[in-house]
Amino acid sequence: MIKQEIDIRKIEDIAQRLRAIAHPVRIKIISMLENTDEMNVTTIFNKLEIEQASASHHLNILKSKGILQSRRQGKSTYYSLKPNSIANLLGCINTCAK
Amino acid sequence: MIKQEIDIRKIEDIAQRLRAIAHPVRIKIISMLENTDEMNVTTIFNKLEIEQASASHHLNILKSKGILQSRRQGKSTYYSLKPNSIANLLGCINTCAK
DNA sequence: AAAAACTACAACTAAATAGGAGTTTTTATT
DNA sequence: AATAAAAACTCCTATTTAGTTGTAGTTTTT
Repeated sequence: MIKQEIDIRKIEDIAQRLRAIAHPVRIKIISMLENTDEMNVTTIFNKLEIEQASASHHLNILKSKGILQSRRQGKSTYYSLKPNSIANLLGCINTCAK
Repeated sequence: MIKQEIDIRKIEDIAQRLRAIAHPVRIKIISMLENTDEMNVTTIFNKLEIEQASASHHLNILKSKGILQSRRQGKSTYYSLKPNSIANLLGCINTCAK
């Protein structure tokens, strides 16, 4: 019936991921991490002047979307950009933007 | 500050567009139009068994996102796929899907 | 026990959807 | 020319859904 199958779930997934990234706080986190190798949660929520729980929530979203990675060292968890994730993101934008 | 500028508006725009496409009724409309050259609004809302106003609304969304085009002939408005729009859409998905 | 981060929950906000009613545009009829 | 009918569009409202924030409580490590 359909020449080329359009997978609604795939589209929904990508749309959701892009929209998840497109949030003021999360864009700020990404920007900060482009200049610094890695940051722990305390540093991030202090710099952004938001609640700890809020920072944790946003960080988790970015990590689940494959934008960030984290490693635990002692009591702290350090977040950093996942290699190539930004390049992929920009490539995605270039392909999709008409 | 940011090595590569991330345009939040661009991301939001693409996310919104993809999400607009990812709707059951609109996917059905796209699928139907992949098999038929063009269809008028009455045919579409009858086939999908939805309200006329609803069909009009969904068609307008798809047109505004550059997926469909329309032409008026007499009392009817005929909708069809905008050339290359589906190819672009699928290319977009391939680039963004990880 | 204390520090750091995560998780869960509830309240609030914003966006999307569907339905009904009314409006515009075009054609047909008298 | 006036009116009616068909087709599609627009507007408004109610409902639903998704996302955000904040508080409180829990887990993990020192």
